Amino acid sequence: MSDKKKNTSKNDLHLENDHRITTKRSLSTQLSTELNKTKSGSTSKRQKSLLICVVCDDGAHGYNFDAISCESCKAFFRRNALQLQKLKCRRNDGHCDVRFNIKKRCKKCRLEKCIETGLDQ
Amino acid sequence: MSDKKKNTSKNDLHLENDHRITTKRSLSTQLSTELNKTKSGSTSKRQKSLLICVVCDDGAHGYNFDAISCESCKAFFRRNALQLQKLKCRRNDGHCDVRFNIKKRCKKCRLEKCIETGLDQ
DNA sequence: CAACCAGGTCACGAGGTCAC
DNA sequence: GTGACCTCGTGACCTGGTTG
Repeated sequence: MSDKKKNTSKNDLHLENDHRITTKRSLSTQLSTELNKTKSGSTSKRQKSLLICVVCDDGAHGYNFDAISCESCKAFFRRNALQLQKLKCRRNDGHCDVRFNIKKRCKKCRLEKCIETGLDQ
Repeated sequence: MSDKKKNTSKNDLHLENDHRITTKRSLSTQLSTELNKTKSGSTSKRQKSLLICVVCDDGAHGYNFDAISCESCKAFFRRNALQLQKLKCRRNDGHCDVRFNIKKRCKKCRLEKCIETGLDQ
């Protein structure tokens, strides 16, 4: 079977080793979990941006393309996933900073970071 | 239902190394699985997934629409059973792989497989 | 009354849209 | 081109009727 399903347990989740949770309902679980710890469990509605985008460190609210990523990296990856060959890094020879607070992010380096960090179409 | 479901586990999440759970609710599942192993080894409640879905080879827990099928194929068939005419296979001319571990399953081919394997509304 | 299954529910995430 | 927002299909879980 897949790995899917099942579940049913209400126990801990320790994802160690690179576990990835790619699942639907599990996320909230995760989040709520954390919320519960700190707050008292309110888990508002949307705003569960307690997650950090693996690509740019911005806030994320779940998985996109199999990795915890923000809306902008999701959209970026969606548009550019197949363009790697066509892109060129014109500044730092492939070592540009692509974090969210950087003004003009190098497309080539951003895409490479996406791929490295596991985004997968 | 708010967040429906459950899972609810309120415990930690440690995402470290590379595990990947590629599923939806899998998280907890996985965990539980492991828990069960170590703990009492039982398959808790549902978990009678010793059966294999005739459509996608995923774990199944019984008959749905007259065939042994998983939750997802059951839901898929429920929604699409009458849509065969409207669907088109855009990739492999009607020969797409529709097993559970395939990322984007072709609806047309999945529905045809459902019908071929005997799902019947 | 326990097990089974059809159908309902709804969080999640992929893709679309559009103001900028 | 970018990124915030929206829409909708998917699938895990729930509910309720039926059957033994």
